[in-house]
Formats: sequence, structure tokens, C-alpha cells
Amino acid sequence: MSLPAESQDPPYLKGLNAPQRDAVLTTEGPVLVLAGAGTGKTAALTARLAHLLWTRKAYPSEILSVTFTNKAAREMRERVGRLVGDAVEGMPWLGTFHAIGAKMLRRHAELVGLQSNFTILDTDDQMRLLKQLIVANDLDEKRWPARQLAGLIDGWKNKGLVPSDLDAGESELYANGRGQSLYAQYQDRLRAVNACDFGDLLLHMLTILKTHRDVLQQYQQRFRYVMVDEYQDTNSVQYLWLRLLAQERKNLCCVGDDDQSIYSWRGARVENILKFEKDFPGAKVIRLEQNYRSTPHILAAASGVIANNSGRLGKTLWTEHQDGEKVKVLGIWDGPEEARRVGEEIEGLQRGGLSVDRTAILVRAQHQTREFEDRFIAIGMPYRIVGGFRFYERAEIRDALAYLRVVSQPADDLAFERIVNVPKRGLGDKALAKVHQLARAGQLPLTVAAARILDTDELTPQARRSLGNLVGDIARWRAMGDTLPHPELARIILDESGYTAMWQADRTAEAAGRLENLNELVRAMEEYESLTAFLEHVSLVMDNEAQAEEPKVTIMTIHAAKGLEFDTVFLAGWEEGLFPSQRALDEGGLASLEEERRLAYVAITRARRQAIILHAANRRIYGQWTSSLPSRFIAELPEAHTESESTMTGGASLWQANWSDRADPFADVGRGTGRGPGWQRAAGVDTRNPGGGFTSRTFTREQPRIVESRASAVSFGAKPRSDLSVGLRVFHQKFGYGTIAEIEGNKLEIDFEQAGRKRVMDSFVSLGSE
DNA sequence: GCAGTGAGAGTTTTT
DNA sequence: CTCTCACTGC
Repeated sequence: MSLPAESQDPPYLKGLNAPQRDAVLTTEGPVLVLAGAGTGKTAALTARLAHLLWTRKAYPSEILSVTFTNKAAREMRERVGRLVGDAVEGMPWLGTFHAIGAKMLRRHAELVGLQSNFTILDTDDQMRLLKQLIVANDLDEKRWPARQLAGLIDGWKNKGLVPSDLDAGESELYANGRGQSLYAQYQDRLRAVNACDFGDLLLHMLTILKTHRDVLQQYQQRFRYVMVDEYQDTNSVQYLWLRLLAQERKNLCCVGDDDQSIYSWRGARVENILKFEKDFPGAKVIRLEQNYRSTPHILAAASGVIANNSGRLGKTLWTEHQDGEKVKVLGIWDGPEEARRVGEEIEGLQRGGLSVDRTAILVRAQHQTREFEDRFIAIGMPYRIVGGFRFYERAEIRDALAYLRVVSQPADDLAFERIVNVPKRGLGDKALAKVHQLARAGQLPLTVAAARILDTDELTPQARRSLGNLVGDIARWRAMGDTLPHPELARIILDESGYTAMWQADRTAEAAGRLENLNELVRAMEEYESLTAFLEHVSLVMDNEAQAEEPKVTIMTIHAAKGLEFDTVFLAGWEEGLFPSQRALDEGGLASLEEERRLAYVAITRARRQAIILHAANRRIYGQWTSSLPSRFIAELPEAHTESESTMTGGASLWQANWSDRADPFADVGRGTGRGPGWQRAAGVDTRNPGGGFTSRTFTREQPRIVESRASAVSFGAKPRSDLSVGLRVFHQKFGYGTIAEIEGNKLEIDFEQAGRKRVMDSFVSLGSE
């Protein structure tokens, strides 16, 4: 292909390198873009989209463009919009797999026995439903946990298997071969309450495409071009679904990086990307290898680690950047010191004029964030922890949505169960069981059964009155729905049900935030046409990107960091058993270990300028102090691109105290036991004298540097506040209300009502209003 | 029906 | 250790 001359370049080609251009301009036929970390993948993808529109190869509505996250979808929409203007507005098929699946499914819901206004269940509802089934099947919940069944069903759906597809072996995985039956029952229940779980959004669509030729052809005709982001993360259903849709025109462009496949435990199959050329004969493979993000040292470190994996497609990342700093490997004593040390390093960066929001701490597991949180609260370092609950997963949001669902969908039993006694209205298990009984006997939705049971004397007078009120309210709200705008209706429901009042009466730290979230929910409704449209948005799309008011250090898991970049990245807890995780080492074999290694690769490549890897010699695991060995991934870092340093700020006395009453964590080092391959390298321990390094308290390969444990930020922070005094009642974001017990400069000792006595910075509390 | 107690479990979580 | 969940006694 002859590339257009530079001067005639359309705007979307500006600044693209040769392979990127190739990816943009190769529109016909199957294309696989192997995009290493930081190689401008999104730029190429959005430019390609812009190119298709610009050159009129397709109308916006004729391009199917799928991503995994809403964030990625949003970003692509914005960037394409910037390139081609309003045309992007008309791109109805740009979105996540699930959002697009839901959109299609609503058009054809009746083909799988659903109505088009089906609800999308969250995992909570799902679990409750499964528990009911397990009990109904006389199974012991302890022996056969709902979680396990949920996991299996999820796995089957990821593989594209409907209940009748299961073989005996699969079915055998749960309750002695009853897996298939329970799966089938679960699907029946979902249909009965007109609901889908996340997996169904794709599985049902796959079923429809497979069994209804006309529907399939309709979409095959429509989608002239299909583009997929993060292809290495696709699971089997997604793969099968894509293959059906792209089969006719074969204009499929998949972008991904096999080295960044870190979601196999969610059903993702790296094989999809590895066998692309086989699946789509004549496919063109384009490699994006020029990295625009990191320094050569960082790239070399990441490449060195990932080179230990087998079966890679292989890429060679390179950069035009200058050398920069080597990857630092820090050995420290224990978890608290890790947090302290990272805090100090960040303070150092701050003093150097760097904004902390370009800094991140990446951890393997969510619980590791705690140590940092505690430390940062103590020193007044602004931070944010990414992950945990998404907006719609919060209890108050789910409750509110359940109220809306009950009103908009009489068949939604799960929603009814959720709100029947929230707030407490004296309708417990007894009363609910009676309603259930009647519902089952008459094949009725719970709301209908509830209304009928009022005419009997099944319930106690008190329960009857209470349920009567609720049933009456629901009927009234339903009637209002015809005339009132839905945000208005929502407000009325939340008030009249007593739900808002319930949180207003709550004095815990979170209550205010929950009320704020409810407000946010209602406000967000205004942008949607109907209640149904809104409900889908919330369960599928809405997320809570915290708007950064002030620069904050980001603390998150490596998984959550994929696709992001930071100037400075601290990689905490690189120890055997933590990273790679014990589970990966025990189960899953080599495949699991390699996925952990890809995780390490992802982690390192998040860094633009500097990566600092930490490993602690001791860590508390479930309350037990355990000595730990440096991660094998540390040993895999190429020496030329790293520098090691180790500090034992605890001092000799602490060391000796620990030495005597604890197994020596390093005793085996250098004796060829095979334990902790990373340790020798990481610590620079002299193998002839394994313990030797500790007498001098440092053991660095290079010149030993004793790092003093400096006074923390407190000493040069803001002046103490004058508005605080001992005995005052104050409020703290994390710990709630408490009374000041002691003031020491700008540090406070506070007796919290919930959390007990804590030491916090005065800037983190506000005067508690009563 | 609800608040308190003990046992058990405890990666990663785009939707 | 610390959180969740099921169960027990009021």
C-alpha cells in the first residue's frame, strides 16, 4: 500500500508512526494489531475509526466497536469525536461487550423467553437466587456454597455453554452431578422474573445468533467493520459472538497484547489472540513496538521478566527516550516499614516539585492497600484507593434501584425481597416465607402474592398492617409513574418508603455519603428517557470515577492499573506467596505462574519515569507474622537495569529481638534449597555469609546506604489548627465521629465512637456537628 | 424479629 | 487479624 504524502495527510494520521498508520489504513480483511504496553494502541484504534468514517467506508451505525470497560469506550468516543466531530454521536454500536449485548438482546428478547424490559441482575441478587435454589434442592449450603455454584455458572456462561450443553464431567463439579440441573433451574428462575445476569447478555445473544439465521444475517449485513480492543481478554462467548458477526464481511480488526492477558480467571482465553491467524486466514498482523511511555531501563526490566514466559507471540519494545533511572529494588523489614518508606519517598518527590497525582502504588491484592492507607492518614498524605465497590454495587444504590424495579416490574421478585424489610418494618423471615408459599402455590410474582395474602389471616395483625402499607404504597407509586417524570417519582418513593429517613437517622460515618449517593442517583436519572433506560445505564455503565479535587496518590491493584500510566510507580509486596500469589503457586501450575508474570509485566510498564519495587522480609498474614522471601520476579529483572538497596530501620535491637525468637527467614539463602530465587539478587547477600549483611544492618550490592528514618511530613506540614481543643467532638472521613483526647502539634489522638482510639492529622477532621 | 456471638474463610473482579 | 454469615437467646 502506498501511504499518502505527508502534506495531504488527513488530521487523524498526524503523529502516527509507520505501523500505526498501517493499522489505520488496512481496513479490509482481518487484522491483528499486536500492541505492546504504551505503544499508542488507543491512538491507532481511534484513528482507524476516524478513517473509516472520514473516507465514508461506513456510516457510524455500520461499525461495531467493542471494548471491555466503560472507560475505554468513553475514551474512544471522546477521541474519535475530536477527530471527526459529530459523526461519532451516531455510533450506536460503540461500547462494552455487555452494553452492546444488552442493546441487541432487548430487540430480540422474546426469542429467549424474555421481555425486552428485562432487568440486569447484580451479583448480590444472583447469589440470593442461587441460595434459594440450593436450599430448595435440599443441599447443604456449607458443603455446596452458593459462591461456588455462581462461579461455575459464570464459567459455563463464559464458555458459551447453556445447561443442555454441559457434559457429565462439568455437571459433576457441583453437588455430585447436580450442577447441570441447578444451572437449568437458575436459568428458569431468571426467565420467570424477567431477568438476566451479566453472562446472559452475551450468552443469550449467542444463542439467538446461532439459532436465528435472519437475525444473524441482519447484523452481519449491518456491521461493515468490526473492531475489538483488548482482544487478549476475550472469553469464549465473546469470541464466538464476534466470529459469527464478522464471518460474512471478515473486516475484523482486533487489537491486543498477549503479554497483558491477566484475566484468565474470569474466563479470558489468551488462545484467542494466539490463534487469530489460524481463525482468520489471510490475516494481517501488525506489531506496534515503539513505546512512548517509559524509559529504556523500565522497558528492559519488563521485557526481561516477561521473557521467562513461554508461548508468546513476541514483541520487542523500544523507545527513543533517554536512559533515565534504573528500576529500584528495595528490601525492607516489614509491611509497616514498606508503607513508611513509600510515604517518605513520595514526600521526597513532592519536595522535588512533583505532583503526587502522577504517582501510584500498585499492589497484588486489595488488602495490601490498608497498610498504605493507615500510614498516609497518619502523615497526612492525600491518597485515593481505586477499586472496591463501584457505584451501583453500594448497598444504598441497590436498595434504591430495587424500589424502582419493584415499581416498574411487578415480576421482579428479587427486588421485592430486597426491599420488603428495608427499612425495618417488621416483615421478617416468617412473614416472607408465607408470602413465598402463596406465590409458589399460585405461580404468582411476590408482589401479587403479597397483595393476596392480606385477604387471609395467615399473617400476624402487625405484619399484615405493615405489608398492607407496603403493598398499597407500591400500587400508588406505580400509578404515579404514568404521570410523573421518573426522577420525581424516585424521590417520592425514597421519601415515602422511609428509606431516606433510615439513613438520616443513621449516625455512622458512612451515612452522609450514602445520602449523597442517593441524591447523585436521582440526579443522574434526569438524563434518561425512561426508567428502563436508566436502570440499564446504572447496572451496566455507571461508574464512580472520583473527580480529583486535589492531587492524590493513587493506590490500587495491578489489575485496576492496566491501561493507566504514572510517572512514578511503587510496586509493593513483591514476595513469594504474595506476588506471585500463594494460590497461583499452589493451584493452576505453570499457566497461573505465567499469568502472575504477565501481571508483573503490566505492573512495571505502568511507569513512565521510575519504577520502585519493594519486598518485605516479614509480613503479617491473617494476624500471623510470617517471614517472606523476595519474589522470583525480582530475580528475573535484568541486573544491568536495576539497582538494589536494603534498609533495616528497625535497628539492631529490633533485629536481634526478632532474630532470637523467630525462624531465620534467610537461613536457607545460598544453600541451594531453591527457596526464594529472588533473594540473593535482591538483597545482595554474600552467599558465603548469609547472615552477615545484618550485622551492619545494610546489605547492598552497591555501596551500602543507611537510610535514616526521617521525621515524617508532620514536621514541616501546616501549622496546627486553632479551632480544635481537647474534648471537642469531630468528624473524620474514615473513622466517623470521635472526641479529641490529645493534641500534639497538628497530630491528634482521637477516641472514635466506632473505631476506637486513632492518631490522625488535624487536616483530616472537621468539627462534628450534632 | 432482632441484636449479639462464634465459626470459618480470607487473590485478582473490566461487566 | 478482621470481616462475613449463620445461629442462638431475648
